[in-house]
Amino acid sequence: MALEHAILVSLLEKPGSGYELARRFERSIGYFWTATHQQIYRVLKRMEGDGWIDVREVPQQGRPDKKEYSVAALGRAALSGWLHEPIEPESVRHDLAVKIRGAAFDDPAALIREVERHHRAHSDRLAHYLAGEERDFTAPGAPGTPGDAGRELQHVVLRGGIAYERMTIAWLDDVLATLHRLRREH
Amino acid sequence: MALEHAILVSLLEKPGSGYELARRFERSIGYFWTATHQQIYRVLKRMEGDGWIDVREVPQQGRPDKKEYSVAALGRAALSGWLHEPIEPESVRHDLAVKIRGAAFDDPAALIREVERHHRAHSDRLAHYLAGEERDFTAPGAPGTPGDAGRELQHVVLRGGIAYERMTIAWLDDVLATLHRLRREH
DNA sequence: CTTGTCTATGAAACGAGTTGCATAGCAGGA
DNA sequence: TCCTGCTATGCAACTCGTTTCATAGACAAG
Repeated sequence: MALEHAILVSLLEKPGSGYELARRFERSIGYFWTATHQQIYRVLKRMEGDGWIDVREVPQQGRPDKKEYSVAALGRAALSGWLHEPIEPESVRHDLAVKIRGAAFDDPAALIREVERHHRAHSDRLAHYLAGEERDFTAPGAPGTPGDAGRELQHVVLRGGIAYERMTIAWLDDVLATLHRLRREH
Repeated sequence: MALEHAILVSLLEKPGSGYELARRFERSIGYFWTATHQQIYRVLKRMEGDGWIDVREVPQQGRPDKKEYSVAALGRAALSGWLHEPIEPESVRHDLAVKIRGAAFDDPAALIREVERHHRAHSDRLAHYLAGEERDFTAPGAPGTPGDAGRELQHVVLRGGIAYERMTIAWLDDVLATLHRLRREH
């Protein structure tokens, strides 16, 4: 399980409430890890019970109060321990690939619209990543300026997301060309 | 859930036992969908109960008997239905990306060995894919010869796997360069 | 004739993730 | 005033996936 570790990283980058974490998981952290608010609230409860994080009630105006979580010493230690453990290279899950192979037993041309939909979704995500890179990682100083480590590491992760989307879009072009070719050949 | 659909596709490509399916999920199907023999046996049971697949006891010599499954009409219909339903573009889960961002709060240089390990694993997988492509998709006839649709679709999925591994390896090179740079800057 | 390995199937328990539902404060507009 | 929508938190039920353990036939090596 890495959700608790993803939460620790996010809280170290900036303390926040369960609700705020859920929104981060729709954005930056969500580029490489997803979680619903249900999971997040449950795991926060457990982590609080284990002494990994501290809570602070924060009264707010114009909106309901919130509980702001921050990482405690035990949480930092847990994260450090996990960072030094080896993990297995991830196993992939591509519904779309299952569909493509399955299309051989149905109508391949019927998949074209679906693949185009995915193409648009990935193009949108790429545009979103590139906008984020432009916004957050266009150095105001000279090139080669040593920034802090966290910024560099966030950037290299974002570059991974960008590379992933570019690769996926190119592959979906390949898939579309293949489906069109198969349709021409009946 | 798409495990049942992945199994249907695999059984349509070639009928087989739970054990054989488990081995396929370590190879070709496993390139884009993973499953253990436990999951497979359980789902096969359910699919048999739902009338999606048929069983046939096959006595064997020199090894235990097996149950060979093949897709029934109901299963084919279920697959077809799923193929025509839209699916969401996959959400990603990259433990390694969590670790990289987490390394900002620990020792980034300690990650180098881990990243190198992943680099080797992905290089091995790429070599494996390329060998499979060479073996199965090097056309014995003239280039442009229209093969059957199933073969074409299997190939485009494999090309996706190859593109994914190449992209990942290039990104891990980027990550390693970043980690080394951070180490030089203390 | 015991031990190890490969084929082949399965039960049981647990942990992770999803879905649906519920509550509540506060704001703005019909 | 009521309805909608956003912030904010949570329970309960369920499904999916992982881990551990168990069984059993066949063969080969020692």
